[in-house]
Amino acid sequence: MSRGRLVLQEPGDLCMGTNTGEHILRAPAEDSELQDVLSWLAPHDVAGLYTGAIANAIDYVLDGARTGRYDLQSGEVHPGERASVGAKLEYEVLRSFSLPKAAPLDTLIAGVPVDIKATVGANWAIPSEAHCHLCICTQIQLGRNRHRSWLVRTHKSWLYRGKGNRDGKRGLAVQAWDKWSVPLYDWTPLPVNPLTLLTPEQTSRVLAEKPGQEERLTLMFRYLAGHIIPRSVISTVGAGRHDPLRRARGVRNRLAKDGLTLLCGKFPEQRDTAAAHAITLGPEDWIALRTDGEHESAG
DNA sequence: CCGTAAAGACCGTAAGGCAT
DNA sequence: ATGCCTTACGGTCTTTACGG
Repeated sequence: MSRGRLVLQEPGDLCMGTNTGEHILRAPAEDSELQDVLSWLAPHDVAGLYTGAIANAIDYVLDGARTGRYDLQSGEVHPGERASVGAKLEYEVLRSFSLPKAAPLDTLIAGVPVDIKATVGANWAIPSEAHCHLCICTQIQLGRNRHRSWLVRTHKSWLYRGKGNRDGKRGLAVQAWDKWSVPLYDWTPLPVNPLTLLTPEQTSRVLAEKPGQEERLTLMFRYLAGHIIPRSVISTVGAGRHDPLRRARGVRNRLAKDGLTLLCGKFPEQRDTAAAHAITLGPEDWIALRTDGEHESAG
């Protein structure tokens, strides 16, 4: 068996797949079902909704409040856990787009069966039941904190030719990816977990066993002054301890001694203070702002 | 001679069937 | 009920060898 770049059959040729009956390979422009799905997606903020769904799925798997983890690439995350991001993402996407869970694949969009697929690697594992059907394929690039998605009819003729994995799953051949997959949106940034901005030494201090939460939260807010800190990050730093949010409220005075004002978006006047510094604070966001020389009002 | 496309070995959870 | 096996679904990751 030669293993070079696959030469694929062109649109118009007979597909080798019989999963959906004998059929002709269809390029996106000639694929009315694919066009129907595109039309359905058009009025949606696909990139934005996917960004939220991916962030939620990753946070769910990391489970920072219990595990203290904040990086899906870390060795503390098992490959099986990384794989489970795809399972969670599917349901986050269905919820975000108000789509039903519906056979024969993951959902129906404009009445057309569609599979929701994701990878943190370089290709997808297309199961045999999805061969020749439509798939929304999302690539999550953890190292660069970004993602993008395509809509593609995964004709069996356009997949790898081997046996695939044990279950018969196959990847999408690059030519089909390049020529017959429709980008839904280009590379889109994922929210950055502020903890990833710390230097290794800072990280080890903030996430250490000792000292207690208040000292470590103080360090974190100081290191990350000016960066928005979501509630979930505070929970991660306080993983395994009790009531991290209470501890966060308790470090306001320590930070004040360093000339830092700790703001919590839960309170309108603190949101206003942040807004005065051109920062939009969500209801669950915190931030330590350098306010030397200003009148303190956020106590 | 090395980067990358392709192949396929392998992993975890859940659900269903069937024999205790 | 309980245990055991198989299938289904969600994937990662390492190995192989083509081809520039």
